[in-house]
Amino acid sequence: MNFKEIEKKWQKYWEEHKTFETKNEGANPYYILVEFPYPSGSGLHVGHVRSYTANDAMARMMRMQGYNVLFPMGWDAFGAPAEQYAIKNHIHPKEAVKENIKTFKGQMQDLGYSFDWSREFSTTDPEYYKWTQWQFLQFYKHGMAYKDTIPVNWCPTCKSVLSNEDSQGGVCERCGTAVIQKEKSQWMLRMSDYSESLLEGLNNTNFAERVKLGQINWIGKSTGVEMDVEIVGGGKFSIFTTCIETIYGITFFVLAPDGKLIQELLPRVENKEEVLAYIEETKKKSNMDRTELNKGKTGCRIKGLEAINPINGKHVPIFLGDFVLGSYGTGAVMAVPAHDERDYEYAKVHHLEVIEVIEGGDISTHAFEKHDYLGKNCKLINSEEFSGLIVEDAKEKITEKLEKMGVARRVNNYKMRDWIFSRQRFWGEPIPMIECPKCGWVPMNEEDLPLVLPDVTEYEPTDNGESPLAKITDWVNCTCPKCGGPAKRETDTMPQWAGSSWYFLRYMDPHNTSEFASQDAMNYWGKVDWYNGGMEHTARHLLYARFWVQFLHNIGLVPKSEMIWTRVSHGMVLGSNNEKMSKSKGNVINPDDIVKEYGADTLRVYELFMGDYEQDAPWSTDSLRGCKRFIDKVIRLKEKVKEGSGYQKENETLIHKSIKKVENDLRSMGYNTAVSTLMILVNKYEDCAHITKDEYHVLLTLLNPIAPHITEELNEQIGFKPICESPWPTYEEEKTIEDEKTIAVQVNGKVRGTILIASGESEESIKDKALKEENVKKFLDEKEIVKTIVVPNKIVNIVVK
RNA sequence: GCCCGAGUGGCGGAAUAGGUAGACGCACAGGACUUAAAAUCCUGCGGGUGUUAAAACCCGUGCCGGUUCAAGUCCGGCCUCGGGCACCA
Repeated sequence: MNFKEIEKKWQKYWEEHKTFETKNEGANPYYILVEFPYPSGSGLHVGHVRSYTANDAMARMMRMQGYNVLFPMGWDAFGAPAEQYAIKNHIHPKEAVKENIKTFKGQMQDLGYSFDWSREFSTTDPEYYKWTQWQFLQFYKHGMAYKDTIPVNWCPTCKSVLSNEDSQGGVCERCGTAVIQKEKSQWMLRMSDYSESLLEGLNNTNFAERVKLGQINWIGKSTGVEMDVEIVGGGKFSIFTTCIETIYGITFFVLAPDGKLIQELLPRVENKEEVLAYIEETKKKSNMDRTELNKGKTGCRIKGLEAINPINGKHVPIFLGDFVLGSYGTGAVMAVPAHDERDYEYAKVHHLEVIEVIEGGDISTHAFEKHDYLGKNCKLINSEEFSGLIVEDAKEKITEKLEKMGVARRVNNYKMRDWIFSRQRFWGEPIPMIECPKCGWVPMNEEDLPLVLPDVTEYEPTDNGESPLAKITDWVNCTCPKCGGPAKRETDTMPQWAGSSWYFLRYMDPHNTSEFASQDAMNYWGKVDWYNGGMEHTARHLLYARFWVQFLHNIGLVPKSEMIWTRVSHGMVLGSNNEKMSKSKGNVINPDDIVKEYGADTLRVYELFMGDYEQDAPWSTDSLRGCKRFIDKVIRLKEKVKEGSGYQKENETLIHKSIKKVENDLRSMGYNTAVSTLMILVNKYEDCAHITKDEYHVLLTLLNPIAPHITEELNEQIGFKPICESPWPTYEEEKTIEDEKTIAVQVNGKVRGTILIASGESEESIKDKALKEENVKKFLDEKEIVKTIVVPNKIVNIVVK
């Protein structure tokens, strides 16, 4: 049997019959989304094959079950690799992207995925990014987009802005030069305004618990107190703390060297040189370097300035320390070295006073043990009228007092910051903003969108880190939409996250030219019912997408505030050496080679069978061959098919059980056990003298979502209409139950024998049988039976003394 | 340092709600078929004691405790590996 011909035959059939094209109408809409890939130059990865096959199997089954399934695919094609390739080869990135998409799509089609290709698009299509730009304008018009000056990683040698990834260890990945922090004006999205709403929105989702946790940790809500601190001789600053009860233990304050506060105070600083030197030093460090533990507590005293502890008027010194970040909280902290490890370390280095205010909670006397005095009823000491209170009460009472004094308020603080939305790159959506010398920043007119990328051949960034677009003067120069005078375009582009933040909405209505998606389409599909992607995207991508949707919902453009219902993630396919696949390790498996040698169906079966879908699994070509043998067995079973309908008595229970199991497994990511269930069924059929057409047909139907080509072919050969046009088989619950079952009999928890029981047999009768079992009797001899536990259909346990 | 995930045979893994641990597959070994090989089929396959062969028994799900008639599964405390991170005050 030539699998290549069979695959082509059925792929052609599906295409010609538009089998998988979906309309926005009908009952039971169900939207299955699998993350669209970045079409890299190296083609489809076997990891893609795993998740696409899994979701394809679910989609195929659910169509047969009568759902109107939306199962789309597209391309997330903006990004750095295409740009690098363009710089090197002086061709427009869109050309390379076109080629890569062609390769990817061809590979997907060879694997027989039931994507609705009529809805395909790429984020790089002007018809698509027109709407990404349009949505950016909505952000701008609603005050959600603004410009701010932000430090970026900058390589002085390459004269280029670097990502955190490319500047690990504080050096440029390409040339090894020390990376510095350079101030740059960037477009920002006010994502922090949505902190609480993104947190609460999780209640309207069905995300896996670990996914929700990822979102919660990223948003990073903490509840505490913001307190004003006066400076001796005038002026003040604010700090944020979650441990206000330790206020009497403050022995110093620390300001962020990269914050605005120290700049304001600079004129009053006595040791300006030292302070400025430290600020400069900090600029050389990335946040990562600053935040790595045990890097040493660097910093210096800010001479000439002292702060006043508002609770007792005590004067305490102020320091500069890079462990305090200008971008989090107020950029200043109160330091209580007795009860905070980091403060303690800093105090030790700079020889500062330590005051214990929680009884038994002093870090310095406990050799750096992790200290958690909360909830342990520890009492306060050295805290004036609050001494003797337990921590919980003291927190409340001290907050009340400070509130009355008018120097503090209860606030929630969030780790999540605003979204830096500018990239100094060519290959991204141009930001549709114009800077006019008279009018300032002016949004483009919506009817002028899309603002397309120019056709040029040079993509190197400029010497001062501007986007390559900045060099293309006839693109940059334009007229101001407001006053009509000469003006210049924004030359930064959007991050890759932008296009992927709303693509799932576009699939609902991909060809709409008057809006990004119609309300009708969005209302029809409702939410993405099932969203599957890699674990690496469950924090940021998902958060950006939710933010984008919530914003569009708030301005009335999207019907629901959450448009994704379930989010699940899958494990990677590792090399056979259990390491991540990479060219340098030489452990890469190319799916094309496997399809060529073993066929698409075999690869599909193996990718689902290889292991727990949610965990990583190593590649094994031996195991793949086992799946090939399984397919061959299914083919050989056809010789056993005899005339006759219905299920034979000996197979009936197993068939009903198998339908139930496969159905459940394909809905709950039990792909590997779905395959093993079918293997068991095939083994059973092999033991039969012959099988009926119906028995063969039901096996082929159950296997079809996983191995669609060969099953359609065999099904046609025995005279049934195509599986893709047939209903999913049904099972009867009562027929899944075996008439007889072997259960274990334990004595004192150890299995001593087994007995055969009928379904629904009485407890008395089961107990009787158990006590009569020969081997069990041996263990009951001369013992007193304390009690007998009978769990119907499961086990008998006899407890003896 | 913090957060998340995972540790089960030679290997990938299974065990729905605490109930016969190792389904299914791979690898391996022995056998059948064959001139031979491949393919296919049959048998065995966690470790140990034991037996002519069985039977039977003991140990066993990273480690140490606990709960329970019963623990891979629940609880407490560790260890190791993988992934993520923004010292989050």
